Amino acid sequence: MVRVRFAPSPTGNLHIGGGRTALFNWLYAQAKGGKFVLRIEDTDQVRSKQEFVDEILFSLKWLGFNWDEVEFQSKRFELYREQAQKLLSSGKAYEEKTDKGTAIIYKVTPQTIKINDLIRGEIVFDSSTIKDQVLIKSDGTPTYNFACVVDDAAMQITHVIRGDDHISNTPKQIMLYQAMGFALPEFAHLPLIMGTEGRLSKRTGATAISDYRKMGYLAPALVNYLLLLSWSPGENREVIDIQEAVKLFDIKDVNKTAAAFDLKKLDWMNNQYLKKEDPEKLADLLIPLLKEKNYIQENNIDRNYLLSLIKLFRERLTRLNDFPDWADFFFLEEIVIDPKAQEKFLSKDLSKEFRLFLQRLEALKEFNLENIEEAFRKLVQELNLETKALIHPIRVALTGKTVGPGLFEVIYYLGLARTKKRLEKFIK
RNA sequence: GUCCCCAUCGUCUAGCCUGGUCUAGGACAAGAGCUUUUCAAGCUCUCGACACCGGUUCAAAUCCGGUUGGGGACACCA
Repeated sequence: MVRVRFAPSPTGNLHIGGGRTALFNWLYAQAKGGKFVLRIEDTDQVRSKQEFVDEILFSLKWLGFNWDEVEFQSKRFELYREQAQKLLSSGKAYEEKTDKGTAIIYKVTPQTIKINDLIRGEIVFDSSTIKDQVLIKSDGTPTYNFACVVDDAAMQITHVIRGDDHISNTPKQIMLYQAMGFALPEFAHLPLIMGTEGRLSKRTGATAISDYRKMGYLAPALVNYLLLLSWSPGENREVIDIQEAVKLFDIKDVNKTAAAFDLKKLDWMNNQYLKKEDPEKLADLLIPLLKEKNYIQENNIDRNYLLSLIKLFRERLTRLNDFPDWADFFFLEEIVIDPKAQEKFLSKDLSKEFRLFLQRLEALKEFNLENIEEAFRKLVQELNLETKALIHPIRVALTGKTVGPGLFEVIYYLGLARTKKRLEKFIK
């Protein structure tokens, strides 16, 4: 039975790198029909915070990585001390007294340590480059490398899948497995994620997973993007359902090269998911955002109307949060008109044209898309105008913007009353 | 400084293991155009890479060595 673990430390939020590590562990467990175990590494009592635990768990759930078991290292101190005592009794470790207390330290013996990495193949280390390792600090708490080994063994972890930055920890841990007589798990070191300009920075992706949620990215889109960073389903496929990926995934196919996090491509990916996502689901996600802006109120949500608007904008949205910004004129009584747009399209007096257009709209037997368009086209022809000479000013008058959905859809969903009110503002 | 990892378009990658089908394929970005109802959508096209040197071989992006470059680790942090 395959058992993998994701072992975050609650000294900060779950960020992109952690999310990606969680993804590959989860994916491997799914692909092998194994268990995905969560271990909260909260041995640092000072820096570990409950709010970070909550945030990490929330983000993992949001990404869709449900765990089968969860353990907290802070509840296992007894186990670490026992194991350290054993190493002490067998002479493999020694004590060192400082003014703060007594530490237990593992004595490194001369040897060659080989890692058989599932992704990179064999990596060889000489123990002479490794210092004696502190197991239990003088304050009585375990060090990372020690607690990690004791737990991975106790929790019967079969595959340790983690970031590249742990490669140099692995020989230290292997020595400890051997010293305690534990069976070695398999190791796989994932390449690191870099920023576009070198290191992964706040700007380029070190931000918390929850920030991406707040920015309006869809979880499946983010997961899909992360998946593509160092793995490919082949056949030039990029947009891939996670369940499909589970079927195709093989840890051996993971790249060895560090990948740069590219927000532009994430944006593109998000749009791919946005446009195929069920409008009902988008409505559920959008309603809180619209409430926040006071665009809609709890008691009078016209869901069907909202659904129509979502369909109107869905194709061109990059992030969910674009919707409240781009569609604001459907919710605001008093729209905000972009000064530049007004200057460009409404500085000329179009009273006559607007008045005539309104008359035609009011005379319509039925206020529907087809009739609106027909009325408009006829009028333009009669006035001997270019379509765009009238369409752009009307769009700006109705929406305040130069870009947006097709004008006839805008008029139709705005309704005659609001269309009239907004056009009349520009009739002298 | 020491140890370790990595190396295909600006970016993510396919190809590499099992050399020839690769004058290296796709995607994002960028640029040009079309769509004359805008673009933030769609379509078309263009630009653009095997880091370098040497070796093996009839043949190297692919195998080997070195150089250079990038990254990571060297805590009583995790």
